[in-house]
Amino acid sequence: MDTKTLILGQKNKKTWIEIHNLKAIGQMVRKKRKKMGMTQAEAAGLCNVGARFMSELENGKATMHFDKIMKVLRSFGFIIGISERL
Amino acid sequence: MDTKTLILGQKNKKTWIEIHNLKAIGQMVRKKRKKMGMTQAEAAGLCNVGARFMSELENGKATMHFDKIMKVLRSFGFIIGISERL
DNA sequence: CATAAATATTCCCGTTCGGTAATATTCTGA
DNA sequence: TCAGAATATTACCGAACGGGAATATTTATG
Repeated sequence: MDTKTLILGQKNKKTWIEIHNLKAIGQMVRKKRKKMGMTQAEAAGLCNVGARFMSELENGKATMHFDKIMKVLRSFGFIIGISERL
Repeated sequence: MDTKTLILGQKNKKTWIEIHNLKAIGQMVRKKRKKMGMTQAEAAGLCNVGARFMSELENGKATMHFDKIMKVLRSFGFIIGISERL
C-alpha cells in the first residue's frame, strides 16, 4: 500500500474502517482515549459529555444519540464516512 | 481518479463521503430512497421503522438513536466508516 | 388548476436517554 | 497482596425518542 500511495502521490490517503455496530466504535474510542492517556472522566470533560455517557459509549450501548456520538468522535480526531456497498 | 483506479487494478474501490452532521446523512437517505422509487412509508416498512422516524431522519434530526440510523443505512445499501483526521 | 399523493407535524403515551451523584465492582501499580 | 484509582452500575429525575394515528401542509400529477 505504501508503494501505491507513493505512485499516486497520495501520501495522506485516509484509511477507512468499516463499522458494523456501536460496539466497534466504542472499542475505537476506548483505544484512542487510552492512547491519549486519559481517564473516562477526563475524556468526558474534553468532549463535554457526562461520565456515564462515556462509559456507555465505550461499552457499545446501541441506542445513544447520534449527535453526541459524533461529538465525541470529533473531539478524538475521528471522522465518519458513508459509502455504498459494492 | 479513473486512471488511478485502473493503474492499481482497484476497479471496485469504495468512495467515502465524509459526514459532518445528520443533515448530510438525511439528504443521502432521501436521495437514495427517491432513486429506488419509494415513498417514505414504503421505505419505513422496508427498514422496519416508523414513518415518523423516516421523515425525521431525512430531515436531519440530530438526536436520533444510532442503531436505528444504522439500520436504515444498511437497508439502503450504505456502510459507515470511521477514519482518523489527518 | 383541482385533486390525490406524499410528507411534515402534532397528539398521546410508554419507554428510555443522559446528567449528576452515589455506590459497587474492577483494574492497576507498588 | 492490597489500597487507591478507574470504571461500571444504580438511583433520581426531567427531557425527549419514536410508534401509531390523526391532521396540516406541501408536492406531484393529469
